[in-house]
Amino acid sequence: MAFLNEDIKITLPDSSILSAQKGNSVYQIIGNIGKGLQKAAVCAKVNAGLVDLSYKVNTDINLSVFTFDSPEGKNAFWHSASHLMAQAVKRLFPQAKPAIGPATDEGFYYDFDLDKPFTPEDLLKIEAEIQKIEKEDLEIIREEMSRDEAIKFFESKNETYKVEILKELSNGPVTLYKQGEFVDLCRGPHVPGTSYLKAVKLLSIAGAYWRGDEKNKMLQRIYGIAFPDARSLKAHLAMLEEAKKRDHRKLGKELDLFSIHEETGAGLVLWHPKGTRLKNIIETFWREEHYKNGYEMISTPHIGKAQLWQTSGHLDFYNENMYSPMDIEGQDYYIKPMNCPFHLMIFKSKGYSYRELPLRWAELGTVYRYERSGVLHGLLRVRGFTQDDAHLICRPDQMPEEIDRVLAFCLYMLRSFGFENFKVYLATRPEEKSVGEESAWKNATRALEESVKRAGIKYEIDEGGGAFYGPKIDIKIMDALGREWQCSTIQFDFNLSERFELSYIDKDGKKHQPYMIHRALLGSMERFIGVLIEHYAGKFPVWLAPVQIILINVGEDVRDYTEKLAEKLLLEDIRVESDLREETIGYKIRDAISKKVPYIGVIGKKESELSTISIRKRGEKDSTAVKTDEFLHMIHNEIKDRK
RNA sequence: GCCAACGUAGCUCAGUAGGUAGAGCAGCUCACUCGUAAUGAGCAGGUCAUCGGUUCGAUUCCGAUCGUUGGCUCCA
Repeated sequence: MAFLNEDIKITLPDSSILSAQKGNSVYQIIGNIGKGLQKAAVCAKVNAGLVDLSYKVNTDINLSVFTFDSPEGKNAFWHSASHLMAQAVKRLFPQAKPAIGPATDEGFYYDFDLDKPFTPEDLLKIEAEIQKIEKEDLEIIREEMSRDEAIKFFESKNETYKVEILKELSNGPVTLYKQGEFVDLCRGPHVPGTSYLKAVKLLSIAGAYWRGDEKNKMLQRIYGIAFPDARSLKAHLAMLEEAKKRDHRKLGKELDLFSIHEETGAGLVLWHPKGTRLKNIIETFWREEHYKNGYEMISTPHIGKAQLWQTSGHLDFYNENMYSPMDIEGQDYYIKPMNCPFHLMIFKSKGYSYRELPLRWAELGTVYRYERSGVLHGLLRVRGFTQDDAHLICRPDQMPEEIDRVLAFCLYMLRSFGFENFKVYLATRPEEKSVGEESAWKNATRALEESVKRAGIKYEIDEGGGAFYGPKIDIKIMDALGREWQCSTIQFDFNLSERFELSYIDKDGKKHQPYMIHRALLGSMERFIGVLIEHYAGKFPVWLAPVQIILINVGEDVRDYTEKLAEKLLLEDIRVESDLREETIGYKIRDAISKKVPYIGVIGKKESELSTISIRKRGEKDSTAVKTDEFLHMIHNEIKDRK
């Protein structure tokens, strides 16, 4: 087709080309692609920039359209929902000063400065007002003005937070978005009108410091979620309800794994027999794998003299996380927040040749750290925890290989426990409180980054997120609600080696300083098990299940036989329990199902005569009779394959 | 630590406009002896988180403390 003079070329993502009239809006152009897409479109990308659907096109462009189903679409949609909520809040609480209100990965929030706190009832009122504004079908209009004009505008409305943000921008044009009487400073893009936001739900109220700094005023934040239709919202809320059922705190109680008591202390975990089983299984696996990977185990005390922590720098740099010292015969001792100083003392207890490096020393070391009361969270954030710690001490030339090895080992461990989705971060030098030469930080950070690249895994940079003693690679895994928890960490350290004056004798017969890496693969047993419970929703694979099979007898006749069978399985290293109570089969089955054991074995007359077990697999309704020896063979294989 | 909400039996939750509390499940006892998600009946269980204040009287109202939850800040 010949292009008219006034026509422009629109190139779509699949390289197909569409012609459009100069000055058409993106919305109009999408109409030529398809009416369905036009209806579903939320925002678009013109060349490299995100734009509103109202954007007028005057030259040839590349165009991508985003619906709610894309991350870009969700972002624009939720951001628009946050504006809508702010408008509703302003209508109901004119004295509320809006601060910021972005979209997040799972919804949106808006922060307000308001003297009187929002109540749950207020949320309902705000939701009602949101619905009203949605029905008003206000057009959302983008406007440009100079920064100074915008400052004047927001000053006139006494919106001081907006003014503060504007004053930090360089003096150029800024964009405002207007819907009815409500105007917000915003880069956009947004949906075309309030009627797009059909299903908005406000979820919670929380305090949040202005600009995330605890020195600033605490504002009131309202979290919400929004969808294009009520059905999706309903499905999302149902999903949140489901996620609650996986909560490790709930399952920990139900499965009798652990408890935390006000009387014993917040953030201090008591492991019950079944929880301890689980922990021991993990620890045994962990030890075996460490020996296979060239590690040695060491063991160190829970407390150490002040001098040690002075030398290590913890008293200077980590003090706020350490508990007060205890006096022992006039000397201060501290309970350990980390294991490293002890490990280094073992290194220092004799001389090492370059031939003996690298050293890989591991310890399941229990540490205690002061965590502020507000941050404690079940097993995921506690005050006393056992790290699966290790320190690698090596020659500089061995460092790249050591990082590669430990990274591969780490991924192997996580995958062994069924984790495939994790996020990898490269954390760089913190702005405040850190030690070491800038060049050393640079080199170490590069070494870590290169290793991650060699491993071919995706990662993000966590700017300033490093430890005070060096940069690190952090691997985070998700809980049931999608919150990320840091488990694995591989940390470079050029501080301790120097502070403890570590050395080895190199080929040249002279002393040299070794390099050192701290690493934890699972992170801590507490956090790891917490996430593991949520990951499996309490349905642990056979190799991890604290109880692998519950035997249920049918009637008194086979009681003794069932007991003997349980003994046999026990001697075959099967974690077996038998339920010999004088209850109905239905009752005992139901009870066993609620314990989420992988296998339920029913033993009646038939089974006792044929040496079989009627096996009911977790999640299945039917059972199959299996010869006892066959069952043993099968379950042993499953355990071996870590299924 | 900060903001908000909450704390009633082992668990899940009712309840009391201020007059010391109830249900289901779990537990115990008895009967039933049973084939794959709850057999029936009975009994027992609580200083209503703790400590103060107001009141003739507080589990209920107020305050403090401890703890929990959702966030913020901080972190394995």
